[in-house]
Amino acid sequence: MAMNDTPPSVIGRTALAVEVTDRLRQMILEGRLKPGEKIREKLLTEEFGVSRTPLREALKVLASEGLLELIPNRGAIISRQSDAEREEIFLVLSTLEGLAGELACEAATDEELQEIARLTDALRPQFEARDRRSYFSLNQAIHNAILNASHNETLIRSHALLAYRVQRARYQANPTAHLWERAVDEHEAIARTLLARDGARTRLLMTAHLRKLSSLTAEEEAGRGPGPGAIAGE
Amino acid sequence: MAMNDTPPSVIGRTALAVEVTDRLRQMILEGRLKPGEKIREKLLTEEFGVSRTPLREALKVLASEGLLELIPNRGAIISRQSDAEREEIFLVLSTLEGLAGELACEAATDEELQEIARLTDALRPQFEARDRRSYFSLNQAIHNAILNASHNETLIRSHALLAYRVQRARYQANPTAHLWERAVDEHEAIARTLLARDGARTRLLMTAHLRKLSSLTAEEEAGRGPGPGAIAGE
DNA sequence: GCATTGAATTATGCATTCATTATTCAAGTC
DNA sequence: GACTTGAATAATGAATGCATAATTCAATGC
Repeated sequence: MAMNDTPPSVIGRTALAVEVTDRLRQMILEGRLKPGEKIREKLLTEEFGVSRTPLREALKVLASEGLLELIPNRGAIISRQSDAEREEIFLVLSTLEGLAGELACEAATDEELQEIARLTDALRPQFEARDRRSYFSLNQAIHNAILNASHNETLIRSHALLAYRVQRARYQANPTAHLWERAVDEHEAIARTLLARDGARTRLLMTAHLRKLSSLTAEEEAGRGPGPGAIAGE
Repeated sequence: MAMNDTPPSVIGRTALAVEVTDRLRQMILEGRLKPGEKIREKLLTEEFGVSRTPLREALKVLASEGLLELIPNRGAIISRQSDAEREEIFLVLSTLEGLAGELACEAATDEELQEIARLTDALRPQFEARDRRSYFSLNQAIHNAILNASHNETLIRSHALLAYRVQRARYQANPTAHLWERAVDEHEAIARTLLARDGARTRLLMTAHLRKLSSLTAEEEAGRGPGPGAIAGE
């Protein structure tokens, strides 16, 4: 009998289709492919140096993720999302993050909670320095850490799928200093309830924290790439 | 200039890859392809009468939905899910359905709420007749109606994606008569809070309603197809 | 007798080719 | 002059073919 069970990451080579999927997703998220833009398979195959087969497989996957739309016999266009759609997504995201907070209170290790607290402590200095780029990536790290601390893979994946689709909007949201600081306050409060393992309260705080962002994101379509734009203060 | 905007469902022919995706998904959900089973591309291409190209695109999509796993150079196997995974999924689903209930209280039309109430009224007779098949499909219709009444497409899609993965478990859950009746009670309570447009309470009831199911689903792996098995009383 | 090795077979990954549908653009008509 | 028609072009959809990796199974050695 063969010994089975996926060997622990022995495979060095990544499948070409997966590679293409990831690169394309990145291009969309970074705004190198703009919403509404039509995808020319030929151009991309040349840029990636692969044939149409893996590219088309990638397009199918990204379409099922909602990042682009496939129109029969007319190719793919990058999904352009309305304000209404963004609000929908934020509403679902806020609920999922609330659940993550609640679960983290039960499932997280002490070390994980400590790490979240540590990251949160670093947040206010970035706000005070008005360093949006650093703040944004630190903020994202905190949210991800809480998600991971839920120890619920399904939740983590569902969240990631939706988070993709509003990443640019989050990045470009432009809060006032006052709102930004309140976001920092909220993060500190969340860190405290997490440490206290107060699930119900953590859920409420996290849901509320994220729902506020929904009103901060503005229509930006047909934009000129990411640029040095504003950054969400969530 | 060409008049554009997708013509309202003029296209009669569905793309082959989409067709294959749907049929394969159905086969998995119905248990015709059992968890852990390896997929032979050749066999399926012969059964469907298509080439490997659209089939492989379908596999990529279903893998991204979590219905099967693609192992590089070793093909696809139907995802076998552990009790733990099922619990994860139910936890997320319960939260999403709770949100759907909450949103429905704000967004639903009176007609939609009436329809939900009407469906709910038909539930108890099915329980009393112990007609599991009818009960199950009616129950599913109610849940879908509430989801749709949320008028949040993102929520509806996210929910559907996860619901796929526990459909069989839901179908096969075998509640006691007592638990089954309590599920009916809960549904009636939910219908009432919906009609009253009491969002917060609807959310609580729906989340609780679904979380109970999590403990009802049992490991069944390597099963012998769907069979006339038990049906969830949610 | 059992494990190990390696050739033959089979399946998957990707590229290429063929068929079909959309798009473009020029010619003709009203 | 604007609209319609249709041929030429280009793009997408699907099938086939080729290269490579995995599996099988028999032969050999211990």
